[in-house]
Amino acid sequence: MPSLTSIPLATTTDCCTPVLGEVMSPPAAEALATSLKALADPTRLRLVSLVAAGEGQEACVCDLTEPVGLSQPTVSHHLKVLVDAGILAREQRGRWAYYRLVPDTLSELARLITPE
Amino acid sequence: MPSLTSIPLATTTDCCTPVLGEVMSPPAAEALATSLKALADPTRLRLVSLVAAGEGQEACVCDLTEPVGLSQPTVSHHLKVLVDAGILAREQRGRWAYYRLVPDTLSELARLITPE
DNA sequence: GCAACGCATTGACAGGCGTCTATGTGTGAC
DNA sequence: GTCACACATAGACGCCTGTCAATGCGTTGC
Repeated sequence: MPSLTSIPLATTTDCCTPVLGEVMSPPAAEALATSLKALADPTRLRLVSLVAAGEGQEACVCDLTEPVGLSQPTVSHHLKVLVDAGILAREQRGRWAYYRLVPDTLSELARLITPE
Repeated sequence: MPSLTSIPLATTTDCCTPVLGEVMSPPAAEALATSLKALADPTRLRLVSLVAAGEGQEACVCDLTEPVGLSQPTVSHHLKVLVDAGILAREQRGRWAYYRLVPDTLSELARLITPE
């Protein structure tokens, strides 16, 4: 999955049009759909949940593989999707890669789909 | 697309676990992912936006086909997905089918992905 | 240096999804 | 009753996506 297809919301110019209030432009809809798509998968939702619930709000791949019951490459793939969408942040420490939540991205997504 | 795969959030028992706070159960993740997936499409986002921006917060298919630039069956398909997800409501009046926003579903979705 | 470890990348495959054309269904006008 | 209209449904097709096994790459320990 090329990272070009998943641009974090904040980096696009048409990022911030909410669904309601006025009609979304096609680029704005595309950007928001891309971010929502990154979240719209049961495995990725559980990964985000697991990372946020980990001690220090972080977790490495080794902590995540067993709870979600998938292979290590598959978990790495999902984590990459979440990082590309700006929902998680990755930090390499020694042999381990630690993933942490980016709360601003989630709250921004929530804001964009909230009525009123 | 069988409607069984898109159960409105409020009708499932595992509907209401937020992403953050504690680890999501697999069924809760599945339910939330299904609802988010209904919204995670550029065309459907624009349809929701168009319906909400229509006079009386509603619109018929004939009003929506031209703005999104897709065939009428495709638009009907997307509207069905949104109705199945509980995001839009459908009402038949004469020969026309009017679609209206269900604001509670959107705000519930926003709540479930909001930090804190 | 070498071996083991943690993770990412690659390639392949099946299933899901968005789109279309063609057709069916119900409603209103005459 | 018949025709036109608004919309839904069915079927088909190509692309996207989630998954895995195999492999590559950087780091640590000895």
